[in-house]
Amino acid sequence: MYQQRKPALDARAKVLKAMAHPSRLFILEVLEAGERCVCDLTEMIGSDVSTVSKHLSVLKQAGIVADQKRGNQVFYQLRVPCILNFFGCVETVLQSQARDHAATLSLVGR
Amino acid sequence: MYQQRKPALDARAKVLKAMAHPSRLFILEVLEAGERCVCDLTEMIGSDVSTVSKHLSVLKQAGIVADQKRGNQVFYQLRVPCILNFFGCVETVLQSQARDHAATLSLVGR
DNA sequence: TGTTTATTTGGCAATATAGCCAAATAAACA
DNA sequence: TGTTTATTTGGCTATATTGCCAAATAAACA
Repeated sequence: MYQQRKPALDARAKVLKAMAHPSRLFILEVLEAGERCVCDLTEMIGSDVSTVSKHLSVLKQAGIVADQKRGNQVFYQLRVPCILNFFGCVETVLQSQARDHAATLSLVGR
Repeated sequence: MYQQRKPALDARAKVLKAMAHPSRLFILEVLEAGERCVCDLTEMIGSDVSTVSKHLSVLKQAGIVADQKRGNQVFYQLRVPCILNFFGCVETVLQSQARDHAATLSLVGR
């Protein structure tokens, strides 16, 4: 049952895990508008360059972005643009949580 | 730039993180067909009950599943069914990786 | 009530992740 | 060539995650 699905689920989990970090989600949002060099992304995020570089390497390893060296710098681009439509559903989860939270608060308030 | 998006991205990352494990993805697939007790899921997965219970608690915490106690047992159900459509895009990523891998192999084979 | 069954929780060890600094690499340019 | 700029890698510490076992909790049932 599970053992049979395991390889496919491992692969999916790997992609989700690569996305599951706020800086990496931010990178994906920025790249949606077009490619960017590491220096741009670093400035936007405000972490150390080495940290941003490692985030990019995680996304690259997962096959979500591709890189291209031009001259001095390295440009990253989205390889899988649909990755961002993707969030309609995530937002549904978040909204239902917000709803529940509000309901809880109103109960507590009685 | 990033700081402004951070709260929303943190929330999204939390949901993705909760999903990013093969056993938890399996649970979501099973629950898509209907609610299940912890005992069923435990048998299907083949880990310790306590491990499965903790996976369920991660999914619950993220708002993806809900639980309901009936008599002796606890039934879990999907709260956000769209969570599984969600994977069309993930599969795209995985297929493009497979393609690249094949291309690499064919280059190596020359 | 005492026992069995289902589930959760605490605690622990192994492993993975995040983020920083410093050092290595590589291209551009004086 | 020597220097500056951009990026990656190694190394480290702090923190989080995973999965097991044992113990706690709770419902069912004899």
